[in-house]
Amino acid sequence: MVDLKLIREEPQRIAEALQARGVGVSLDEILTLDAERRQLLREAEELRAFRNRVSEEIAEAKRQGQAAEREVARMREVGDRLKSLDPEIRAREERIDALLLQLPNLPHESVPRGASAADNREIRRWGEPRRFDFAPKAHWEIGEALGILDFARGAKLAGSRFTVLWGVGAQLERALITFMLDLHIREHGYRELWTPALVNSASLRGTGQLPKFADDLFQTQDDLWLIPTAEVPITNLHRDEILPGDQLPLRYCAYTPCFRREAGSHGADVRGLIRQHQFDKVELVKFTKPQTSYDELELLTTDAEAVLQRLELPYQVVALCTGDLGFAAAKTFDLEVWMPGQGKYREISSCSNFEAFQARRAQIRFRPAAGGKAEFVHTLNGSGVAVGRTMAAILENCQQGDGSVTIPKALRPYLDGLERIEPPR
RNA sequence: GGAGGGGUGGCCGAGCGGCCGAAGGCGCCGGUCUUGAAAACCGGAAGGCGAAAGCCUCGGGGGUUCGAAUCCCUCCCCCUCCGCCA
Repeated sequence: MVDLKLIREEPQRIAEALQARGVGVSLDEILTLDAERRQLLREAEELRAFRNRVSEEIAEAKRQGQAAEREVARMREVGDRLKSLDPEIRAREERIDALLLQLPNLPHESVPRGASAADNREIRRWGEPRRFDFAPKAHWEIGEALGILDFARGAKLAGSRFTVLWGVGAQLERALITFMLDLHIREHGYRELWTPALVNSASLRGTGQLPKFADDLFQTQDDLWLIPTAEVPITNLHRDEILPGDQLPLRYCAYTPCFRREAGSHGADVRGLIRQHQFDKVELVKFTKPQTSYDELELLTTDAEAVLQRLELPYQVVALCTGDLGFAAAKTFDLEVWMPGQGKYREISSCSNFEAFQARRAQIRFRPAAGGKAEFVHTLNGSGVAVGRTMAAILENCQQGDGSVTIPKALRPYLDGLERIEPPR
């Protein structure tokens, strides 16, 4: 949520920042409602102060056994006036809130300006895409030939964009999850969590998925929603809390399944593991002080990169431009892994600093160690990394001419030393 | 799912409709004492909005009342017993 005070004080600057994201919004309605609300609020508060004072006098009179009929009658009028004022104020508050919840975050000044993904800026590359002496296949062909990916039965059980993993495929999924968790827990200083995969709407509002993106989510008949990412339960852990400043930064890591409706992406990535309704992900989340959040974003990104480096998968890091930025993010680095079957880099992790946007929605604050006023924390998160897409990248990057796939060395301890997945004879 | 009991400050816990933003205890901070610490004693501090006056906050929302932590309705959460269950 964008700070209402900021909109009130610098509407021009905010409007321009939103313009850079390609969001053509007018702040006029918010500003008008805000002025009205503050005017009404003042009147109501003065009436309340008056009532509190006179009620005190009534109490005193009663104590002394005196009547106070005139005061009581007057206060009844004041009460009536307040009763008509309150809905007026509330109506404006609700409307302001609804409008604020629709506004995306303001981009950080370092974010490259641009209209679409074409304007994203490459930051660095790691690893050399392998040269093949045969035409590299797409991972779905490789996986089906190996008998480890079963899209047909996934469709039979649940529909398109669902997959069944068989044998070594299922083991590989499990190995990747454990490998990623171990790396972040043991070497990068994250604390492991296990969370609900169903959350309430307040949690989704806190991180920014609701109210605007309900269509992207699976909802149950019990007012609970399937999480689209572990970002939601982890960030909301500290919703409505004030954290001790000396505990920051907090670094959390969790594996969860993720569920996305993928409404509106019917044509894209219809085959393979890239775009599934259900997928596994290891997620990193940080709560930091405002002063250190951009340093922590750099660290978060390199923590995610470490996964790909250990697995020897070539990738590039890209800074998203203003037009490609997600709704809640102030700045985002995407990690894109090389996919030989498609001959391009594909997103496998997205590392973002949300600054106080989520903290303000979810009321997550910290109290500075020296004491004093509570401030909003900055929240960050990043995939560390998407498991299904990692499996796809391994299949494509490590495929051999004979149809087999070699297992990256870092993963072998998690697969009883298995070095290679062989096609069935 | 059925029956019952609860949600009050960092924690525990008291609270006749008005002097209750809230006793007391624990914990915390400062001080006295001590070589230092502990103990003891003294003192201090709830949160939010606001420049301030002031307003709001006793699980959430609504109602009754001149006035609600206290009465009523409703929702949420927790606990106990029964049923069901991995």
